[in-house]
Amino acid sequence: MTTIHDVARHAAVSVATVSRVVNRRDGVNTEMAARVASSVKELGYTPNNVARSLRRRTGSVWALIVSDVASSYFTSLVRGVEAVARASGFSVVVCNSQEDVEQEARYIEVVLSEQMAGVIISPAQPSTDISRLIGRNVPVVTIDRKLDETLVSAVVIDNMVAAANATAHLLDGGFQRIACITGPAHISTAVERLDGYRLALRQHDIDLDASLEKVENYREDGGYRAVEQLLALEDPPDALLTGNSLLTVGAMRALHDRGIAVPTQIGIVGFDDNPWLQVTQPPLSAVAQPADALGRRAAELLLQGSAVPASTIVLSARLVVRASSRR
Amino acid sequence: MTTIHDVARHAAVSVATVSRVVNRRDGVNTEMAARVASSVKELGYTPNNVARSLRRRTGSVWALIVSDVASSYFTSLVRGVEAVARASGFSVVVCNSQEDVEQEARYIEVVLSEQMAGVIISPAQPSTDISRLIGRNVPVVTIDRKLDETLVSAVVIDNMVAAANATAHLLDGGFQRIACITGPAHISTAVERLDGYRLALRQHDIDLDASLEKVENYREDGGYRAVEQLLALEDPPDALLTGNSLLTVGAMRALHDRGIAVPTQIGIVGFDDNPWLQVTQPPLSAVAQPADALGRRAAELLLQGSAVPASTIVLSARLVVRASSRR
DNA sequence: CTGTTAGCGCGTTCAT
DNA sequence: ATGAACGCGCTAACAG
Repeated sequence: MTTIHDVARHAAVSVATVSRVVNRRDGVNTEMAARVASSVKELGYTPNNVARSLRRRTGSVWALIVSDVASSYFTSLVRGVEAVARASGFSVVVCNSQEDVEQEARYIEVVLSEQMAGVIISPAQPSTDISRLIGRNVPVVTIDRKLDETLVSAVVIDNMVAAANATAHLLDGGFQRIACITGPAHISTAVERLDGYRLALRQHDIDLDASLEKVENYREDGGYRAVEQLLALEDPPDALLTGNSLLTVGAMRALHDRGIAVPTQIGIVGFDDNPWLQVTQPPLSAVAQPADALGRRAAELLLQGSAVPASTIVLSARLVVRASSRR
Repeated sequence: MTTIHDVARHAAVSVATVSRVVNRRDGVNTEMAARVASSVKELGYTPNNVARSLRRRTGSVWALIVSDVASSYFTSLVRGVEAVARASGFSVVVCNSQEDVEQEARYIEVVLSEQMAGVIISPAQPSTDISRLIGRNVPVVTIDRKLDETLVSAVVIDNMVAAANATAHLLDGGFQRIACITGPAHISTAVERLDGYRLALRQHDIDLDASLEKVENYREDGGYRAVEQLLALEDPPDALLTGNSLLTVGAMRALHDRGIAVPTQIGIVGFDDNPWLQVTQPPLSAVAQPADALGRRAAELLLQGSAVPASTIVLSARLVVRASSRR
């Protein structure tokens, strides 16, 4: 491994000068800089980021800690973060918490002990403890889900409006009795989507019916179970709003298993757009989140760091109407 | 940040002793060790991994560099890798190359300059250059796709057998004219799957027909385009074998757009199982890869490092039969 | 404008 | 069994 000393010797200058050139600090004689640059190239020198991080007391990689990685939403998100990270000289690594707070806590420790330069996190729980990051002045931005908004910046979508729009769309299309299947009450997206659903019903002068509100986990089995229960109701729903794509899969499976036709017997709109929604029968309507933009904005907030007070950016989602919600 | 010096002072010992205790080296007086341990706990000391990496010349995090993150296959893969990593004191971070060699190369540089302890990589191309990793003695294992097998260990599935089985299954079910849509010729999985397809045809005494073999990119548009062309054939196929799930989505879209019924007019089996395959109409048959096991085995190989010569582990996949391939 | 030098926090000789 | 001291590769403060 070639070090800064090798370069200094080769170019017959001091290590300080090499450091200045490598870090593009001005105040270095032009021809000397050129000499150093050519030595760097000739020896194939790359700064050792570990030594650099130790000295600077902060590194150049960002952690993107997310709870679920298996959706096209996530791919775009990473892309967005990476674009602005790279433009500012940072690298991005992804940490998969799998909705598990302990796993998440372990990654936060890794961030700390590896002296990473920043964290974009989609918190698994409201109990997610980022105080150690804050305490060590590691910039943090939450994405998709909020934490304490006075403490940490966030980039989210307007879940309430999105859910209300989706619900209104179903009502306008002639569906009358709409159920909402959403995630656990401790996840902000889940409660906001439920709130949006309720709002739309009220605006249409429809009484709320608690039996149509299903709070489940954000997984496939939750969607399946919810539909089982909804169909067993005396007065079952004629449309469904599902809170994420795994819930949608579960719900659809339950409908198929019972031979219920979509959208004739029951309409459906889900959260999260995915390519495969187009190849179900019928194609499924969905709330599409601007994942790339979410990633970009989060990265931009991260760059600002503590230079600016914590702020929350709200983006809006787009309803993609397909056959599943049209009678 | 509390350092090893703080602990040493607090426990009234030297930093060397603290280091020994923290790293569980024997030869330390029992009561002294206890004193150090309690100081560590009381001060909440965590070793600074950056300083440690600098000194040891190698770190404790593994990079998992993958080309496509948006499938349930990938989630299980990470889980498998993480399980064995954690048991051995390593952390895992994911780097998304998005099938782009340049992005991949950048991440390899990050691995180097961050002195990461190992790399599990699904190479974007055969041209992927891991020589710098090898040269610096960073353990590498490829996963899903092979590189030079004499140089680097690999964990793959038996793509040829899997494709042959899937093809045979279609033939046994009464389909006669089967097309194969697969990925670019430079990706090992793509050619092996094509080979398996050919093998099965030969074993059934069916002549190969080049017009039924579609080499596309591994994306949705590739699948769509391939089906367009296949259907325009004078003698179109009555079944499809698709090389990954994005190709499957594209193919299904093209079939829907033309109103072709599955499986009555055309049968289909794809690679990569996903939850949503159950909610298409009809549910789609697929080759399910043992992703968790792949991850585990790769991690185990990584642990062995250069202690053992490069070896290739081949796992077999399971065909999940659903309605799309049954007449 | 350039060079010398002191650490960043840790693991590891080498004495004791 | 324990501690003092050196250096991993780098940046930054200070001198010249």
